[in-house]
Amino acid sequence: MASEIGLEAITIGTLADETGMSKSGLFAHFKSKENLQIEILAYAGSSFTAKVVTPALKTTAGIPRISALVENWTNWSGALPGGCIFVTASTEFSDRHGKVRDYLLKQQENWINCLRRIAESGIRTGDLKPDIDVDQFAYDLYSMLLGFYHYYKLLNDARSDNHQKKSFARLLEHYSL
Amino acid sequence: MASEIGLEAITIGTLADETGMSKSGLFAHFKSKENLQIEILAYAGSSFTAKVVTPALKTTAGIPRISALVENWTNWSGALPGGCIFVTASTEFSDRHGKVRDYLLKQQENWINCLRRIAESGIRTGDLKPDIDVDQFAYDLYSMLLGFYHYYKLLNDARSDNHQKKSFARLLEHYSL
DNA sequence: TTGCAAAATACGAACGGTCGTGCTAAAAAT
DNA sequence: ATTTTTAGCACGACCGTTCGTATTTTGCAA
Repeated sequence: MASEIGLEAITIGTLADETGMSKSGLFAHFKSKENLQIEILAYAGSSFTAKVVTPALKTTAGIPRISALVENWTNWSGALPGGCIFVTASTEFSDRHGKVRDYLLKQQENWINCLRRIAESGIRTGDLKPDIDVDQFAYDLYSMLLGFYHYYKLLNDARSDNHQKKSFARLLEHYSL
Repeated sequence: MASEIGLEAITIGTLADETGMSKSGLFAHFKSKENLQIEILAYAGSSFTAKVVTPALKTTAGIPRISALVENWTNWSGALPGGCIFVTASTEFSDRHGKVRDYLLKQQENWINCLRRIAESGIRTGDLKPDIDVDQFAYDLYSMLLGFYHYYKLLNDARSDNHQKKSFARLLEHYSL
């Protein structure tokens, strides 16, 4: 629900109906809507780690791992009915204040750190050039994913997959040895 | 307001207060909230054309025009208090149905068409390689902007500008002669 | 230029709903 | 027997929308 309509548009009433509980009964588990939103993000975060990050870390470091990460991410963003909840929440909370935004921001920083570390391991294996800027690599890789997501989700463009592959090839062409 | 909190989060009541009008008085101008949202998008669209597209088309075709478009876009996305309303609305309405989504989708297609035509004119001037895929170019350029926007808005990363410049250089390196 | 009907614009009040969030008590689990 | 979980009910606030009605502006005939 959160991925489809956003974290703010979720209401405790409809969520209670959906689960077959009473409004106050469900509400008792999360003392506030803010806590509910944070726990949704936390749940999505562990799911993201399990489906995207961990499997990638099990493949051999370097380009295979990077490719796995990209593929896992695109699969992840297509798995939830409403797409990637973190992209939705990011635009939704970029101009708000509070605990939800803080939590989301920490998750995003973790994700970018993950991208950076994978780039570093790629340098160590010799797949990537030794003098590249890993921050720039993370930036470019994430941009590529966000662009794909935009095309895929809103525009529903059938050529998104093809575009994404070419974009990824151009990225590797620049960063790999 | 729409760029900050989203098109759905806008309420006629607060909007009326903000303008000093009565709720029903303001409502009479837009027979429904849906119409209000569409007219907000239409207003933003003409502003976008005036500030981003038209000035770029006045510069010489080719790489100067592409650079101008990129710079205008980044300026545009930083001008509104809540950033680019089209990015916000895109994620907000990607999983909804109705007239607002349809209108937004048409605007996005216009924008991508604009990117494509600018690529084509770049080929004609000889700035870009003659055999490039203009759709791919539009995809890559838009991805770059979306990535920049994400870093800039949510993460508020001071290095966004620098990253963006390098990313743009890599793009031109690949597409230009 | 004036007079006047028609249209546009604005308002206050109210409608049925839904929102998040408290209470209290019953039911269930430990 | 005590803690946890759930339900019922109510609250004040706000939601989009409608209605009836003043006020202002406009278009046109005299």
